[in-house]
Amino acid sequence: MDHIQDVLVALRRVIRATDLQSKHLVKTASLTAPQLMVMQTLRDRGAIPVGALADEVSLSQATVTSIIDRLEKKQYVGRERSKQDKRKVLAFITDEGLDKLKTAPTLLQESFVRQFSYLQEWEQTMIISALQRVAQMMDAQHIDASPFLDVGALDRQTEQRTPLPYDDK
Amino acid sequence: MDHIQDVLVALRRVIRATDLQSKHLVKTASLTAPQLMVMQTLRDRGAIPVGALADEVSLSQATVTSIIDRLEKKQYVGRERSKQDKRKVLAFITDEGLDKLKTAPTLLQESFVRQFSYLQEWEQTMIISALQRVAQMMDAQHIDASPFLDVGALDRQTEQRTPLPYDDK
DNA sequence: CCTAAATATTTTGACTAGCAAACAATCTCA
DNA sequence: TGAGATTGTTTGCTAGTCAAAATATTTAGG
Repeated sequence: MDHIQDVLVALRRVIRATDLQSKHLVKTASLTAPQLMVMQTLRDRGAIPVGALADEVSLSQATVTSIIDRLEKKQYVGRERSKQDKRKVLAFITDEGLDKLKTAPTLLQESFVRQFSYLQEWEQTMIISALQRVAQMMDAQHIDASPFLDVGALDRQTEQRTPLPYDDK
Repeated sequence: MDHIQDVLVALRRVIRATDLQSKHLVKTASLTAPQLMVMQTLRDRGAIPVGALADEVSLSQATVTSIIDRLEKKQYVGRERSKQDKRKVLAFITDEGLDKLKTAPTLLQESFVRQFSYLQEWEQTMIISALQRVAQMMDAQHIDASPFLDVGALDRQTEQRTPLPYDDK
């Protein structure tokens, strides 16, 4: 009957688990969740300006600046002023950073991925479509709460990556 | 074929959405995610000692102390030394806190809940069981990573609430 | 060409979250 | 009664987070 309660409880458990996971990450890899996010983004997008990076990870520019500060100190990322537009600072991931990404975060997903791969094909498909449905509804929720009119909102509900490197012109 | 990628992407989207949601919470309700967690726990469990509370929310005692400090300043929770064992400090939620809980966090889930309720019965069931499956696998992951042998681990994989009030003897 | 507005980043200031270690109060049990 | 265990708070440190101010650069008008 009261499916709503069930779905909220399940969701809370998922959130809780990711929370603990992120805590575990800090301990084992000495990387925080936002630091990891930034590094992954830089790996996928190449050298991009701090502002674009901030948009990607949904943090303020100031916050990203401070995260980059720390990652730079650890040599996992670097900074370079754009030659085309000297206001821009391009952030990029270093070889050390790539190395780190290869080891650290995989560990975390390992067990989950393994268990998932043991599931039947139909179960995998079911879970994926359910998760996508949930994500979509949660995205929409976020858009609902948005203070301004956002015409492109509906388009964005489906996953849309832009794997092209940032065009620094 | 590569369902693993799909499930990780979907999961990341869900996590991302909850992240944005939590940020939205801070802005609209001036409550942070951990503060909300603490208040919800106190609502569900009644007056419990700080240590028990810390266990529930998986934070250190010291951290919970500081969160309670802030919530107490806002009058959302209170403290009371246990009469039975004067080492213990019982935290409880105030009427103001209950009020706050009634308004603030519901708003956030509103849109999601509404959309969910529009789904077909079978879809709801499917989503719930998928989410439970995922939560279970993620819990197990956490248990895998646990540094010590934990005999009770398997029992705990199914949701088990203890709605009984804390027995302060 | 020069200046005002727009753009991009960093700095500053002020919180919150987190934890470990030290400390204080209280309880337990021999 | 007194030593060790339990429970909470305090202290000291790191990180995340943002808004607002400061800085540097580019662009658009005149």
